Amino acid sequence: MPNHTSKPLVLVDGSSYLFRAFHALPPLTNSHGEPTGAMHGVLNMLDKLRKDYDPEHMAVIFDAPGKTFRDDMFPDYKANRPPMPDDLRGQIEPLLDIIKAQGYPLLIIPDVEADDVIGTLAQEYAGKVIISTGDKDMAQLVDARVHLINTMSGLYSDPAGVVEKFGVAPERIRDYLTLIGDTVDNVPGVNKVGPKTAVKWLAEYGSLENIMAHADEFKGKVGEYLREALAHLPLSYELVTIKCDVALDCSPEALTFTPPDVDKLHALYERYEFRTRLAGLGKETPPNLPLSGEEQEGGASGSPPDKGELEGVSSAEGVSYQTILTQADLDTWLQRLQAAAEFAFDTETTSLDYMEAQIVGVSFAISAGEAAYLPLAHDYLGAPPQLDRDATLAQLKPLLEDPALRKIGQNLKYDRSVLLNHGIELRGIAHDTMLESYVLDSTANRHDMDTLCAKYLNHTTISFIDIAGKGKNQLTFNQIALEQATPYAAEDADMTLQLHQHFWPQLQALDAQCKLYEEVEVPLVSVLSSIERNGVKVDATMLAKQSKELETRMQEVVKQAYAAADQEFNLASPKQLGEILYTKLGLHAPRKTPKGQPSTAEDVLEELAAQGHELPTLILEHRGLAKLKSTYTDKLPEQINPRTGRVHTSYHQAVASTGRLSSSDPNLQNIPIRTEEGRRIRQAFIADTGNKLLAADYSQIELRIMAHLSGDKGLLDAFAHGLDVHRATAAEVFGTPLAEVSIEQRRAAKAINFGLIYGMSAFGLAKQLGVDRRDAQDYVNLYFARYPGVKQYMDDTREQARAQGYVETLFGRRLFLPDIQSKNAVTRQYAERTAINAPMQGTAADIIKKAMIAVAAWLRDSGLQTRMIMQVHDELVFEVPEAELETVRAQVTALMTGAVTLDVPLVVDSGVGDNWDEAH
DNA sequence: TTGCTCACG
DNA sequence: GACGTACGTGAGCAAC
Repeated sequence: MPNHTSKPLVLVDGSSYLFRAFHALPPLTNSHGEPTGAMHGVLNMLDKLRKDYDPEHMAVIFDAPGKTFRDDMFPDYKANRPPMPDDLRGQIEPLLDIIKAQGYPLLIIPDVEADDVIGTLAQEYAGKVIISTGDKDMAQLVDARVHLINTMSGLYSDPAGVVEKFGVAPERIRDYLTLIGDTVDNVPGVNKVGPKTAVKWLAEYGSLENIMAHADEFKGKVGEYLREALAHLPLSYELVTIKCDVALDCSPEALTFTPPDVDKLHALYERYEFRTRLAGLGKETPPNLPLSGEEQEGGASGSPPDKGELEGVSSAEGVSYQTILTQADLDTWLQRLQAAAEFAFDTETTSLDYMEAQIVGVSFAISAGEAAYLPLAHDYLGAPPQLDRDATLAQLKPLLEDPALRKIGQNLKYDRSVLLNHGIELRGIAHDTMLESYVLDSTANRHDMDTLCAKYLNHTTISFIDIAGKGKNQLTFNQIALEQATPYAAEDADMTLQLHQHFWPQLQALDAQCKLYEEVEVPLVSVLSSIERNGVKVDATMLAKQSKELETRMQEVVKQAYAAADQEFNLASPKQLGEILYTKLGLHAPRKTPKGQPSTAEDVLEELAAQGHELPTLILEHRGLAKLKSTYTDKLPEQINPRTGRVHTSYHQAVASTGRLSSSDPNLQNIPIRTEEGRRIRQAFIADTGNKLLAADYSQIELRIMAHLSGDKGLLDAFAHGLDVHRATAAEVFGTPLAEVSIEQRRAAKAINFGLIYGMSAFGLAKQLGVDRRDAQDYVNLYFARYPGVKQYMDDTREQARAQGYVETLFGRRLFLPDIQSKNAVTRQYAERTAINAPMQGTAADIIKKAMIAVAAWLRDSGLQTRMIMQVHDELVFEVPEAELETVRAQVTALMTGAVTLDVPLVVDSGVGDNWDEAH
């Protein structure tokens, strides 16, 4: 029978939505604790479909319990499926009852999966069909007449949409699904073949059939896996094929709505406390129905929620966490915060990206165990009305900007940035628990709140994953139900306060560390935050051009390498390379990796290259090019913030055990400089119009610190006289007049100087210099004879580390070395080298941190437009308006050299240019 | 997720 | 006599 209306047939994959709604939505319950979240999800979705399409024919299809024909075909089918959670199982019956009572045609056909019922109905119907599903397998049903809508994501798929989403046409979806398999349903595909490979193969060979016919042409491991899979692929193909010819005793045209059973719906809605739906039935809402934190469809205005259910959420341990939903409650808290000597707070936001994050809520704590969460932008379906975000933040602004009101936080650098996104400049940063922990023990692996609570308060915090899930479906905080958000957020503020109460007395008992914390780490928070927000201008066009050039050169190298190896292989795989070099070509492996594989490390390949082998040379070139391309020229442009047009790194203040900063996303502390082609990347770091980049770096700072700490007369003299220290060292060690030091002697002396900073061995020096180990030992002995103070310092430091279990920087930053007592010689020696290196590396870090604070303060007070934009361990980079160049260059140099007074002069070199390369 | 490799100071 | 051997980071990739 031809379809005589223009309205489509709407088929709903109920089972697919049930699971997705269950996992995606917060676990809502009614007041009896019965879960209702999945029911809400499915019902809201049905409402939306009916509203969007106003169909005449519609059906909701669920899987029938029990086996289907697929289980007969393949006993392991869906064997990996976890059992249905009880919280979901309990929602099915009432959900089906409600759907039926609402008048939807409901189909549950035994022995057949919902997919097959939908496929058959779609096939039988003559007109347009809309299938509402979240299941990717359904894409195989799409054609000009049959389209998909994912009502949860809003994604609509016609044939072009399928191609866009999967990379293959609808008629190839079954081939595609067969190749990748389905771990959840336990349908075997081809090992190691995922969406990318499947699309690639299908593009190349056209069909699964053709791929199988040419299975012997596929190279490498995946080729083997393909051949292994040949036997089971036909079965997998059957399993992923949706049947479109199952016997049904109803025709699609018979699928029409029946009038709703109002009485039954009323009873069900009441039972599960669906308030808005009850209201929609036109009957009176019972007065005492508690709020279940659920539905509130757009437009349908519910009565304002009772706040009773949300407030004073408290547990048995005397913990009281309040949700602030009214102006009256907010006023009370504002007064308490204003009156408090200091308070802890934490922001909840939409994103981890500090440049883009928007505030969702703020939590406060004034005394241990008592905290409040102020939600401002939770916008999930059914979220209760909250105080207006902008108006409320305007009320908080005076408090947060008051330098006299002392704030305590965990990683306040982030909160400062988030507040700035709303025009609030956080002042009065008194304590940061992450930094307290770091200063007390920089060797702890992590200083995040969850770790600190477990370690010091013996308390397991609610993890974000527990309330938001993980992976690509992770919820953002605005989607979290207040019932869960309040305990989580309030706990953050509470725990921050309690951690501070734990750390602060310990810190106060340690004069040097306390000073370091208060005068360096805490003031640095705002400085780093400003640098991050300033960002760096990067020329994306220039990098894109470099990417292309690198690609071209890499392809040439790859071709030559295939020729040299007489076969094709993955140049980036150490394993394949090892096989070719050492097995196929029979080269002798100079050494092995710690795990016993023949090494393909750079120095090894260089050695082989030096022996005249072609392939290692090509590999080295390829590695260098690939690194530059993938890490820098390809990635950096992607990390430009579209709003600011600049890249904004993150500096981590509590990661490096020595006291250094680290940088990530992107890491701006490892931009190439050592090779010509690498330096071109620095040319893409540019100054804004009318500005120049100023780069100022400390010269030889770690060696100067070594001279200062050791007090060695000879070394101090060399620096005092402004000598080239490597040359001076060479003159001493080799007994040559300064003017006659050869290039080779200077190079050796430089290696010794660096080796000293790293706590070297004669072996390491020999390797570095490419000389005999005994010669290297002679150099070391000579050095120590000429610089006895250095020798003494090294011995004292090792001894001090053994006696105290830690070493210190000049400013008292401690680094613990428990391994210094180890019975294992390797472990112990490692700790000894760290003991030598950490005071020098750490003191240098302390010094540049002090300089950064001084420079930032000067820039702020001077009213200049210059911005500090990068720190690279011994270098600071500024973006300077041309008119300010002279002033800034002079003052930055003065502040950096004068950051501390040592027994040696500090020297700062600086350069200016249109880009970072030029500024060096 | 881990190990290797390689970019920086 | 053997062993492993220069400090500190972060990122991309292959392989599990």
